[in-house]
Amino acid sequence: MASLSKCPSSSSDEDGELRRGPWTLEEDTLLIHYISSHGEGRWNLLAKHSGLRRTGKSCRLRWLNYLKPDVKRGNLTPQEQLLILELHSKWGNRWSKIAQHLPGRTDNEIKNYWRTRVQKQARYLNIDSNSIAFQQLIRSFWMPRLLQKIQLGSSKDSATNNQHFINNHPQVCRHKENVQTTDETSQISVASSSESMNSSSHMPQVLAEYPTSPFHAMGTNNDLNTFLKGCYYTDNISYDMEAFTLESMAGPGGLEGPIGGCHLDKNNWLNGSNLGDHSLWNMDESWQFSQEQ
DNA sequence: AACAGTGTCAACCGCTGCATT
DNA sequence: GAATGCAGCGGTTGACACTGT
Repeated sequence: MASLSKCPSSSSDEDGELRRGPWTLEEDTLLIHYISSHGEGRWNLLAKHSGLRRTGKSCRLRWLNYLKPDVKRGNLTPQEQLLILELHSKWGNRWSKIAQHLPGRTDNEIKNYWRTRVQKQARYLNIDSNSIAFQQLIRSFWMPRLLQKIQLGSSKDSATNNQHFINNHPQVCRHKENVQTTDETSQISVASSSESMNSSSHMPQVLAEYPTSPFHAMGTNNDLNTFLKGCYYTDNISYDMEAFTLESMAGPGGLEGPIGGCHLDKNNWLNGSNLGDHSLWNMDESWQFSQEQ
């Protein structure tokens, strides 16, 4: 809801100038009532006649991003995150287009998610978030991880949400379906915590769809497991996205190609700027990495 | 408890494309 | 075809919340 404590433009209340900054409860109410009786659209007209001292733009934004009844609040589900990653790889920063495929989610929200979660990882890995290398990382590591989360979630829940998602996004959920089937030839293990590190999940379709995936160059399952253990870190409640380390990928049996061209400052692999600030490594992984040096 | 650093997200800004005149 | 106004989009900012020291 709108913050009532802050009112940066209160001085303009008296002089009739346009208000800016956070919306008040009164403004929200006014906007909702106006739209409920006049409908959406014609925002400049709305701004003039509603009594709000806001621009039409501001009214539109407030309605679409916050007040509209079907706007979903709360964290993005793994399904939604997966879809965002999938669609962004297709369309790039076409946030509104992506948002059209996530009912209840706004372009602003998706954009914020991308910038705060995804780009953060790209920055940490010193990769351009729009680069092919980073897209490859997303497809090879992050998306399988989300698929696993979806799988785990569906086994816990009644799976109604997942079924809804599958019905609406069959192209993405081809991955999920295959995750749930066994394919011995392309089994991989993806783990996020020390506990789940030992559990297997399968996503052959992901591999099939992404023939350039580094998994294809990985060889045996044992290699994969070792590799993946080095790439995942202890799950963090705050971030659904995965962190992966280029060093571990570029190590023995690791990534070749464009990703290998990216690098972190190896001299800083254990200093605060790379580790403490981001908490991407747990002790075991740090140790493992140190052994590889 | 206080402070600093970091993350999140609502809101603003500038630009573009489209419709209308 | 040019001018104008509007809606919408994507990038950016800033305030607040949260976390660590």
